[in-house]
Amino acid sequence: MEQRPNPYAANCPTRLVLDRLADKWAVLLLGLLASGPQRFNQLRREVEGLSQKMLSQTLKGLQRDGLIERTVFATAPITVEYALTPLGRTLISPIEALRLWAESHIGEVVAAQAAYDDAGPAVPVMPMKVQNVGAGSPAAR
Amino acid sequence: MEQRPNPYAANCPTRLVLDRLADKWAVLLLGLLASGPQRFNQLRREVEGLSQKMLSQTLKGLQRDGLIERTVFATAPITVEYALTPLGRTLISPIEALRLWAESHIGEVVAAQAAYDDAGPAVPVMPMKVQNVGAGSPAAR
DNA sequence: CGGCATCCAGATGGATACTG
DNA sequence: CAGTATCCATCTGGATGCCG
Repeated sequence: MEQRPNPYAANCPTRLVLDRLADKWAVLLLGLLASGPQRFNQLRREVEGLSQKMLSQTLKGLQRDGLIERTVFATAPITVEYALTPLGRTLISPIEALRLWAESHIGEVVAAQAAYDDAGPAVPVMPMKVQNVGAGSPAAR
Repeated sequence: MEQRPNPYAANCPTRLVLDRLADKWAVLLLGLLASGPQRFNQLRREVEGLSQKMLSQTLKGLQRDGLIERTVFATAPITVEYALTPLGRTLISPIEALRLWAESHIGEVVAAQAAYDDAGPAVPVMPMKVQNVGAGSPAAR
């Protein structure tokens, strides 16, 4: 069997967890819940661009992973609260680190993107007249 | 204008960076490059399940963000090396933190998933006979 | 070796409507 | 309020083939 000592194998547990965290909504929601329990539509309003479907789906996934907890209150119009579990709370530290990095380096990233996009479109050195020579497919189709 | 003080707005720069990091291949590649420069097909072989297309695409994205650097060597069969930039190197710390979390808590996550999947299918407390009562739409659709 | 272009199946996710 | 379900457009990403 191709047992490799490398942690980048598909079967590596780290990969599995990383895949889950590779979900922008999940990370954002965990960050929000770090400051206290929140209700469904409360979260929905807070995270701009998050559809009801994705919210529901993401919350279910996080709950399945044991990172958040769902509590139902039998109030008049039913109330549901989502909160971090003890396990989920251990994740806020790494996530905060990520957010801090993003906040302090966003400028450099944007600058790099601008430089890349500027040099990208045209040929870097010696443009030469690139007329529409080459694969001249007239009837573009 | 609906200017909100909340960092969860779509226009928030943090969101933009988080979105980029919300890419499992990107995180894995950064982790690999943390231990030194690597060549294209070398990375391809190391990350199981990563197709050529995604590798190329992800590397280009990381390069655009100024996190990695692409160097071409005019050797016989051309050689290309990818390495972290100084900016990229500042990211390995938060990423390592994430990986450490994953490695130390994977067990709890898997256990939570198993518990969830076990309790999910059936009704948790007091199953009661849930015959096919309810919205009985005979001619389904 | 290190890519890019094309094709296309399947996953993603928004909009909408309806339930408890 | 807190969802679930369906429809459907779009995007993702793998497979393949070709080029420098």
